[in-house]
This record gives sequence, C-alpha cells and structure tokens, in this order.
Amino acid sequence: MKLTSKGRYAVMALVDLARFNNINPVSLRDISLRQGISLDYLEQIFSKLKKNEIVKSIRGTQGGYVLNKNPNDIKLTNIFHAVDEKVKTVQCKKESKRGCNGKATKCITHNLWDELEIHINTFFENKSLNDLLNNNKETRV
Amino acid sequence: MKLTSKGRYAVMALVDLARFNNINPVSLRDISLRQGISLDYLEQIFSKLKKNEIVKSIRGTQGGYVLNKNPNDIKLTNIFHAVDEKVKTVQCKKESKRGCNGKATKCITHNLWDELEIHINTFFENKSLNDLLNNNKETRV
DNA sequence: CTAAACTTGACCATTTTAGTCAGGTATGTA
DNA sequence: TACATACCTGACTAAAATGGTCAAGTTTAG
Ligand code: FES
Ligand code: FES
Repeated sequence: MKLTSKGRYAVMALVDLARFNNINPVSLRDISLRQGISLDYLEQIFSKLKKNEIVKSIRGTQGGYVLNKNPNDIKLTNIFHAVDEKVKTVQCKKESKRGCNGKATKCITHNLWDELEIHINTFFENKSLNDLLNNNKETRV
Repeated sequence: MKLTSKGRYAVMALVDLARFNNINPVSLRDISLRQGISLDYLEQIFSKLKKNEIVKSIRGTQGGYVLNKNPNDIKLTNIFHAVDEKVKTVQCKKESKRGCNGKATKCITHNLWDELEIHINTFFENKSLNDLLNNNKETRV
C-alpha cells in the first residue's frame, strides 16, 4: 500500500499555504519553489481543491490561493477526498452483494479489509491542517 | 492508497489453508478453486511464503502446503513482508538525510507520513492468522 | 498594456500490477 | 515402473495507474 504523490503534495502544499495564509494570497509558483513540486502538477491539484471549496482563488497579478475554511476544519479526509486519493482495501464493489472474485458471497477476508479501511480513515479524520501547522509553525514572514 | 491483490490473495489463501491445515496438506489447486484465485499466481505467492518460512511444501501426489508456524504467530506483518506488500507513505529514502524532493532537510509533512505508516503497521502487527480464523471457522471438513 | 497568475484540457513516458505461459522436477500410488 | 498430481521457476505481457509535461488560453493589478 502506498500513498501517491498527489495526496502527499496536496497536503504539503496546503500546509505551506496555511503558513502564509493570513498575509496575502499565495501563488502556486511560490509553493512550487518552496516545496519542490512541479508547477503544472500543482495546478491540477489546486483545481480540485478549489472545486471542493478547500481553497479560494484570486486571479491576476498578486493573485494566488487562500484557504476557504479554518485550518481546524480542514481534515486530511477532506483533502484526500478532494484530490481523489482514496483508501481502497478491497476490489469488490461496496454496493454489490457479490464478492471480489465474482462469487455470490463476500470472501473470507472481506471483514478484515473493512476493518483496515476504517482504521486508516480514522487517522485521516482526526488530523486537521491545524494539527500539522503547530508542528511546523513559521514564526517569520 | 490501495491494497494490492497480491497482499489480499496471500492472506485469503493462508486463511483458507489454515482452516484445513490440521487434516492434510492443502493443494494450491484447491485453494485456487475455493477462493477463485489464479493457480499460476498462487504459485508465485506461495513461493515467497515458503522462502519466508510461513509455509512448508510437500511435493508429489497428495502433496500441498502446510503452515510452518502456529496461526497465532503468523501476523499480517509477516505475510505482507513475505510477499513484498509494504506500506510506503513517503518517497524519500529512510536512511538518507535528504528529503523527498532532494532537499537537504525533511519536508514539512514528513513526520505526518511517518505517523501514518506506524498507525497502519500497528494494525498489521496486531492481527494474527488466528484472529481471522475464529471469525470464519469451518466446522465441517 | 502587460506581466503575473489562475484555468483548462490534452498528451505521454514510465512503472506497477496482475496476471499468463511454458517449461520443468519430485513423489505417492497403482 | 508408469503416471498423475502437485510443487517449482523464470520469462513474458496487457492493461492500468502514476506522475508528470505541454499548449493555449483568461483574468486583473499596476
Ligand atoms: S474483499 Fe470483498 S469479497 Fe473479497
Ligand atoms: S516525505 Fe520525507 S521529506 Fe518529504
């Protein structure tokens, strides 16, 4: 199981954004330089973050992005959901009654994977952007 | 983040194996039929499980595989390790001092991903094959 | 007017996944 | 001893996912 770069970058970028949030909109170019993430890729990511109302955009010169919510109300769950970084422990369809191998009943390990999925998601639900901020607060501008 | 089929299959197959373990060696063909997993793929998986001393093989007619340890002593961690299903939340090298983007220091979210990795691995360390067995015990042969 | 910065969508190389295929080799049983 | 069963090994591959790049816009402060 691995975390994709998209998810990791999204969180990195938002932490960076949150640190400078109070002052001015933050341009993707700045985030790109500070965090070493491709600008083009960041644009894809922020497009999704915006659609999910996690950030707001300000166009034009001196524009950039601003958080659209209190950092306390932005959980990792929200971020991951926005960029389609989802936890998938099973192949079988949730809705369907059929198992992962197409059989009529769920397989012998299905419950285990459900447990695992909940275990991981709990972690994401309990972490807010604010939690991350406190560990890395930038005192200077 | 998603769990790969290899990891899922390995656990499915071992649970299946464990259920019939006491009686006779279990052939991959049987597991393949019961669990709906490709025989050829199972062979790859069991080759690794054997190298890691989780199962023993018995060749020839009426042969098959048997658990090499007490089901209580086979944790998910061991199984996943055997089949190279590893939890990877970061891109940066563990040993290296460098960050994920090649910078000199670890990035602002590095600690978070470490926490996450530990969180997930804890789940795997606390689940044994026996735990899974009890939920799905087959009473008949 | 123009440069900075967001916006959109297409495109693509590489890697990983989830297998298949084609050969073996060992051994219990008839 | 023949033979069927079942393990063993390595090469190969189609399809999907990943991690981007590239091109061509639009908006707006100064
Ligand atoms: S994982 Fe859901 S049926 Fe196998
Ligand atoms: S994840 Fe380790 S440095 Fe970014």
